[in-house]
Amino acid sequence: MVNNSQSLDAVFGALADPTRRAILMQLADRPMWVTELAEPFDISLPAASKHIRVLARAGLLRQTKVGRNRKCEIVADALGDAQAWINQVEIFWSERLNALDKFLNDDTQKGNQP
Amino acid sequence: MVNNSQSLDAVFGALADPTRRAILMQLADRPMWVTELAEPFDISLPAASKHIRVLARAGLLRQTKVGRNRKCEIVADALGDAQAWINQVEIFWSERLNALDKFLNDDTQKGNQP
DNA sequence: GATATACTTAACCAAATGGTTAATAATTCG
DNA sequence: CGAATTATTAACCATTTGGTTAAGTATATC
Repeated sequence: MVNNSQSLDAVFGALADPTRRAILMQLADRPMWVTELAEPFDISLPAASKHIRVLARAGLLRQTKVGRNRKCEIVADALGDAQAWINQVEIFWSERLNALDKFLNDDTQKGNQP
Repeated sequence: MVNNSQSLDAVFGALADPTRRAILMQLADRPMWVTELAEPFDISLPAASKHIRVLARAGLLRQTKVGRNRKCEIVADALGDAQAWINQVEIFWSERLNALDKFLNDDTQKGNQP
C-alpha cells in the first residue's frame, strides 16, 4: 500500500466515473478480455480502452497480453489505499465525538472555534 | 446511505483532489470557518470556496451560516457510500478466490474465459 | 451611516476528461 | 500470403475542472 497523495488522486479519480466503476465490478468476479469488458457499455472500443488505461494507471487493474487479446485482472491493493484514507478520516472524526471531554480538559480554550 | 451511481460519482470525484481531501481531513478534527479552512493552501479564497461547494454537493460537508461566517462540518455518511462500494468490490473479489471450486463444480464450463 | 470583514458569484482562461472516427499494430485463420 | 480479429494510438471535439481577478452580498464595527 502506497497511500501518497498522487496515487490517491489517481485512484479516486478513476473511481469517479460510472463506466470505470462498472468495469472494476465486473473484474471483481473474474478476469476478462477488453472486448468482453466493453460489451455492456454503449461506447466505442477506444473509449473503453481509455477507461481501462485510467484504471491501470491508478493501479486498479493489470493487463497481460495473451495472443492478440489482453487479459484484464483486478488489483485489490490500490482499493486498499482508498479504503485506508477513508478509514483515517472516520477515525479522526470518531475521536472528535469526544469533543466535550477535550473542551473540559483544555485550559488554553480561547472560545473562537465554530 | 444512498449509494446510487450519481452520488458515487460526486463523492469519488470530490475525493480525487488533494486540496479537497486535505480540507475534509481538517474537518474530521473539528468544524471550521471557510477562511480558516482555506488558510493552509496557496490558493485564492474563491478557489477554496469552490472546493467547499464541490464537497458540499457530494454531501461530504454541511455549511451553516453564523453571522457573516460559514461554519463547515464534515458529514461522515457520504464517505460511507464510498466505503460500501469499495467493500462490495472486495467481497466479490474474495469470493472469486474460490475460483478453483467454482471450476470444479461448473458442468457448463466452456473454457473460453481468460 | 460609513467602512471593514467574510464570503459567494460572475466572467474568464488553460488544462484535463470523455467521447468520437480513422489509422496502426499484432496475431490468428483460411 | 491475404483477410479477419483484437486491441491501441492519433487526431480531433465539446464539456468539465481548477485556477484567477473583479464585483456583489450580508453582517459586524466604528
